[in-house]
Amino acid sequence: MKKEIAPRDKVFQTASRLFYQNGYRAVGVDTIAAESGIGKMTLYRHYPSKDDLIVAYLKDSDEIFWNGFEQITKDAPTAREKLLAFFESLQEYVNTPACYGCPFLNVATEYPETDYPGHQVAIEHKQSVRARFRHLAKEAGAKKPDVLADQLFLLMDGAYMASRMFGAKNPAAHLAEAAQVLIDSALQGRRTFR
Amino acid sequence: MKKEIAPRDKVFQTASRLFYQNGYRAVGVDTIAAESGIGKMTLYRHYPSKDDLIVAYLKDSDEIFWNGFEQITKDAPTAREKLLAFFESLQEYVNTPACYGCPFLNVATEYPETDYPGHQVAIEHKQSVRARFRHLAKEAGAKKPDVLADQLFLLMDGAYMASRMFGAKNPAAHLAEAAQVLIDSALQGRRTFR
DNA sequence: GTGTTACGATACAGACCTGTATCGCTCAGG
DNA sequence: CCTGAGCGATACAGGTCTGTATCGTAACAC
Repeated sequence: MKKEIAPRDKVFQTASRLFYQNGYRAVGVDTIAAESGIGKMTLYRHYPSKDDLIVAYLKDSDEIFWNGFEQITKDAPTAREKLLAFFESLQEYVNTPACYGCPFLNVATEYPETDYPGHQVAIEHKQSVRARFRHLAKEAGAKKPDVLADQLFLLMDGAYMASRMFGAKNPAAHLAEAAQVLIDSALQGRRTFR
Repeated sequence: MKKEIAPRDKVFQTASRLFYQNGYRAVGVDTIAAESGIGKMTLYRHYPSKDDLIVAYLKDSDEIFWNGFEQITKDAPTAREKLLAFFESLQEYVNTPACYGCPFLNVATEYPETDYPGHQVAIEHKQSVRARFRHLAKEAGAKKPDVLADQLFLLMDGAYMASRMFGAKNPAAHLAEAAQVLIDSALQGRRTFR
């Protein structure tokens, strides 16, 4: 049983935590190396630049997001209930001390230029989420699935930002209820059979 | 007729623009001085530190926000219509190239420590908006005004972030419609007489 | 005229940033 | 045993950051 973590992974884990909690620009490479107990040159051997490390973190966050999404929605029988399950889970998460907002919103705020590599990854991620919402909205039988998807999208990002602004006790306590209102309003009179 | 702008104001205007567009950490004091055509020492005479300049910008943004809010809502006869008018106006704004998100969300993202002066101002501003929403929700006759206010609050911040993430063409195109659904759902069966 | 004040320009101090170069150690494979 | 790769530690280069110090000048009060 191997208890020890490879230097590359240690660097990555430390960088992920620091980026998420303190921000991308605020965290320096020296801090990451020192905090992870790894030499600076070892860090640069695995990640040729800080931007590479940021992009790696974002791609990992994307994967974690979708794994979580699948896990949370897989037992819901209908598209409507999948969406509800996601927003219930998100509400729970953003009211947790472990939440520091959304890595993708954070990177887009700190690096506003849309051609910055990290911002690119963020846009792709958010577009995927939007597309998934659209798909589920359509499957649920929404009258205007694109509209519903975008409305839910705004709600989601608003909840993430409430967490970063206020911490664990934030206005996102009624997120799921809001999502339900929007969903059921968009489904009015044409909820699918199952 | 005095056409020339005082150095203090020139610095402030330049700093405001750069902070809003490029972010707080990304913009240096030297850049502000150079871009405004003002000497660095003149800048530091009026604003003893960069943080003071940031706080000044945020307080000004707060004032501008509330002036706009008053202007936009003053002709609406009912609380419900005041809220709708605000979200219609916000939707219009966030789909404009002049929008770079929300100065308060941006500062809270870049400086996550809640005791940072700029973050403090941001929290106060957002709490005021929340309180205003609550007041209007109550006046409109919402069953649970606190819940409605927070739901609208999430929608608002989601729209701001959509703008910063995607630029002028963003998912906030249906913001006002979402607000209306939430409002009318919360008012169901008990809309006030006027 | 004379002193004072605000200003622009520039140089500077000290800290921090990203990224590189160097040295010495450890440990695995042959 | 020996060699070489991976690693930690450290020093360094070159740039940028905030904030200060200095100097010359232009406008203005008296």
